[in-house]
Amino acid sequence: MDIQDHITARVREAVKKIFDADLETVELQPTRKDFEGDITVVVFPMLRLLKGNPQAIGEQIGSYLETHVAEIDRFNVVKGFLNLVICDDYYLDFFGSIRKQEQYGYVTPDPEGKAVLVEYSSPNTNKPLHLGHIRNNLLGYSVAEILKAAGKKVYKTQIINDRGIHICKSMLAWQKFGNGETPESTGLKGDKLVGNYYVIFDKEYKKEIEELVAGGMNREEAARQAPLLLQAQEMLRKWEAGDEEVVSLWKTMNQWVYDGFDITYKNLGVDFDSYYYESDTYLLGKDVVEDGLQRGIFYRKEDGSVWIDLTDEGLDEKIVLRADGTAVYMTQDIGTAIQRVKDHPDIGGMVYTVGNEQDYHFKVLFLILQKLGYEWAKSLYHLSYGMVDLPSGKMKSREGTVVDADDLIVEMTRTAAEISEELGKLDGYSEEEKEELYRIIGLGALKYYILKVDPKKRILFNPEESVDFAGNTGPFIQYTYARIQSILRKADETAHHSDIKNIVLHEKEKELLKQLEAFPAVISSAAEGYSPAVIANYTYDLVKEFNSFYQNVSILGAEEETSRAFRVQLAGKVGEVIASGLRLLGINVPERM
RNA sequence: GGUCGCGUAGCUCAGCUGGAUAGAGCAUCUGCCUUCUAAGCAGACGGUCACAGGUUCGAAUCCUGUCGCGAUCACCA
Repeated sequence: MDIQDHITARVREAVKKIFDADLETVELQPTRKDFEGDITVVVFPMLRLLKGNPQAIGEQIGSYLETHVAEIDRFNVVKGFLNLVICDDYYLDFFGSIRKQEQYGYVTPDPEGKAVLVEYSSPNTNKPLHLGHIRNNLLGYSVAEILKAAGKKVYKTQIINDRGIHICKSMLAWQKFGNGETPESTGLKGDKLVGNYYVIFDKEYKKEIEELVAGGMNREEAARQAPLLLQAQEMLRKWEAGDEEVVSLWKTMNQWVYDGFDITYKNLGVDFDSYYYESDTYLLGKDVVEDGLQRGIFYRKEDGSVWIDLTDEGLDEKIVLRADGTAVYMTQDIGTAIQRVKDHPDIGGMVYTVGNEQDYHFKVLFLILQKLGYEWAKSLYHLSYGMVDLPSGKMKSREGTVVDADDLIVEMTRTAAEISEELGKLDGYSEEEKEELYRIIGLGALKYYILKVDPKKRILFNPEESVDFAGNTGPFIQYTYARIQSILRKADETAHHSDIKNIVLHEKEKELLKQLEAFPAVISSAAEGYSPAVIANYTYDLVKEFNSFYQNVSILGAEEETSRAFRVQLAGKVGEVIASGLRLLGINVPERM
């Protein structure tokens, strides 16, 4: 039982004894910094049950607790707030209990528990990854790690959009204008090479439209009739028919893209347990629609198309199968969801990391799956996030106004290198070690910058103003970790291992212990809210608190040996929790910086 | 127009399952490196929490309306 539950129980006991009343709930909050105390009981809500003035009630409960509860040292009442001072021994006992615990705060997975499948990234195979994908990747990866820490079994996956007209556009442009270029012959990353041809297609296509318009055709018609578009459409038909030449080109170019993506993923530090490809899944779902039709969940219109009526749910009617029997986006998403549960029978829920422009789509998808009666359908979550915009507006691949993922990572690493070299604290590091460190710091800055923001808010990214490295940033947190490691290296064996007893806590030490105590609850709240930002904010607060301790209290210079040992071990534990918090964000920690 | 989301300090963000005097960082200004790493610490300055009503002992937080920004309302994905 933790201290909150304990106090809740004893407050109810006090109210029963003093007022002969049964409190349903007790409202607790951390005591504000400006008052003395650690935990505050809010008296106001009790007034409904107890007659009297809050001050007096607070005093009575306070003095009961003071005499009957060992962990409570003393109390004070300010207006309707009963501030309780918890004794040092409680916090020291707490520290003793986590002192040697590895992975403090993480929940041990239940082998019988249901798994969660987290889908993220899900790129198109016609262009390289950009900043928008980075947000998606960081969010998905982090939420997956958070769910794991909360005791869930997690599968990370993605669905790769590897088919369709946009792929054919790149293929066609390469065929016509590529002169046999390959990643090897050009030294370009495969995704970059293919992306170039997507841009070339667009340029040439626009040229054709202009020519047709100049020849007297109206613009709309020209856009439909341009030879390049017609050829791309023809190519898509051939692909669907299994035309050998087209399929072979498709395989080759997609492989170039995958090789390129792999590098980006590796640099970004994200990974996947499995991959789904739309070329495999785009025909799924039709039989489910047929079945749903039989069961009266869907209905057929006169033209033969199949629909679901969601007007009772405040939504519209939505098509699930075209009149010609071909699938729409919704059809394959239904089929894919079901397929995934077949592939992983222990799945109890799924998380889809997809931008908020698809909020409506997922609302509908989840409703349909519920209506179809799938047990797991009530545990689906759309991890919706806001767009990453530039000061100039939206990023558009075709117009070249994108922040490329690889470029950004390089840029961040370079900035980290510049700052590090200026500070010049890396004597004795080899060039390789330095490079690795710059990557850790540069990526730490980028990842923290993106993940500390509530996912549903849009981010305005200004490439002109570089991401900060001081203040509420990844490097600040990493720096604190590195400082702690420096202390741990200098501390002697006794300090590392001697038992902690007979200590009077310094105010800053107590604050740190309170902060550490909150970590498990922070993980579960981040998991519940699918929010890395919760972890980021906690880690930052912990680090602020530690730095204040560090600057105001001497650790290795503590006068008492026991006190020195305690501070060394406390610092060590704070370091571990910092590393754990950052790990949940996909950020690594350096030993020095 | 319907629906959904957002609107907190000059800027970037916390806080939002209602609780004390709304918190950080950046920027500006003061101090602090002969003591464990100054990517730091201590402090100052900065707010009609978009606006107007309502519920409540108590509202940045809940409800209603207005305004602003964004998304969506495709037999595209």
